[in-house]
Amino acid sequence: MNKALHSNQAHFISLLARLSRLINHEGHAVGLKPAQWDALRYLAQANKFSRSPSALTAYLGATKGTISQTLMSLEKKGLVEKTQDPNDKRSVGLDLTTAGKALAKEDALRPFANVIEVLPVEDQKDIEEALEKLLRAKLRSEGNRPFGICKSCRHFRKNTPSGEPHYCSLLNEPLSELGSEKICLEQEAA
Amino acid sequence: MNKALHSNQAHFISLLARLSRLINHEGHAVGLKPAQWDALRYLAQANKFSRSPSALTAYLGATKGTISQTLMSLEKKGLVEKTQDPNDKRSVGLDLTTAGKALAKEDALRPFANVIEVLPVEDQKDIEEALEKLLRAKLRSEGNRPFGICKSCRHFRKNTPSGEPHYCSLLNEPLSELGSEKICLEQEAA
DNA sequence: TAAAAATGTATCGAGTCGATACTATTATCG
DNA sequence: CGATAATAGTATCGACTCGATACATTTTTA
Repeated sequence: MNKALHSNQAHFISLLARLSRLINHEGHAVGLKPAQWDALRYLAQANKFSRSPSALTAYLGATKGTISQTLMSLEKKGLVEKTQDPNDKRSVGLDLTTAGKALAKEDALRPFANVIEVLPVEDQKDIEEALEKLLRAKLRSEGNRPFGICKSCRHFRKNTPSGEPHYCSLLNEPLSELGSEKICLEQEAA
Repeated sequence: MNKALHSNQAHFISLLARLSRLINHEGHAVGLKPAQWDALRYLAQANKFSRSPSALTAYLGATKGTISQTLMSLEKKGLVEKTQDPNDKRSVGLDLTTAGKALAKEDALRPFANVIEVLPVEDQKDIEEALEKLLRAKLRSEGNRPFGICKSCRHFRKNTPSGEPHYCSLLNEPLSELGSEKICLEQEAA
């Protein structure tokens, strides 16, 4: 039943598709491709535990093979460095180089974000909340990890006497003030 | 000045990018690629004057070459038919075949749209309005045509005695009731 | 300890996409 | 009127995406 699109849905789909296209199009700037920007952006925001090919794969919802290729091209451009994990010889750690960090700051999507800033502040808030709601609803419907910020995780322990100010009770690792602001693969709402 | 991203902007960009990625990902369903779905969707909604490669090029913001290829593959799949314009031998008209129309009804983005429907009706409205605002702001900032619906155009003349119920004063063409609901390249707000 | 699971890489084929060059046809304007 | 410019499309190149499949190495688990 209800096989046909009712008109509200058609309009909504149009909006989604056009918006996505505009965003994607913007991502072709400055010598990188949209998927490469996605990876760069993630690596700039993710904490140490989450900077691996497999975490990136989960975050971007792609396949391992695709991510492997994207990372290879970023490495060839001198934006990303790989390091072997000494504990697990299968695993690879990812870090942005200085050039990579610099480029991440000049995000290709900034022109798009700038468009918002000329709108009334109230609209800005509305739009941001709406996007957030939509994103979370979709992630939830697919059973995906939210990839939230460390600080807001149920495994986050504040002000521990472990050398570093905070602590992760899942990975049993100390956390710096800065690290606790980053995106984590393991994040679960508190 | 303000070369660095302030944190609100970074969060906003993250949202945009992730959302776009999810939408794009959804578009890989059922044997078509996202760009092919974009073309199919447009052709299903555009009026006769706007079903040409060049109009599609403007709508999707791509280059002529890319669109030409996308259309070739849709033609090869039996979803689109081309017809020579008798008045202008350079121009090509595009029509969905029966199969094309059927496929357009099963839009790849429906699962995404369905996610909305479980949200409170109020949220649905908020999200739709927010998306619309964002889209229009971006189109405006790039000086793009809005590609709105015929009926809401300043060239739309209602209830004319021209055989068909309505009329376009720009193209000097009669319009059917159904045609006046479609997307038009030439649309300008009334 | 053998089988299963996890982490990555390699490769294929279809497609995207910007760029450039090219062919026809139609408009413009001197 | 006729040269030149603008329009509408196609053809081709190179880098990249992306799903799929196959494969090689480690861990894990049973």
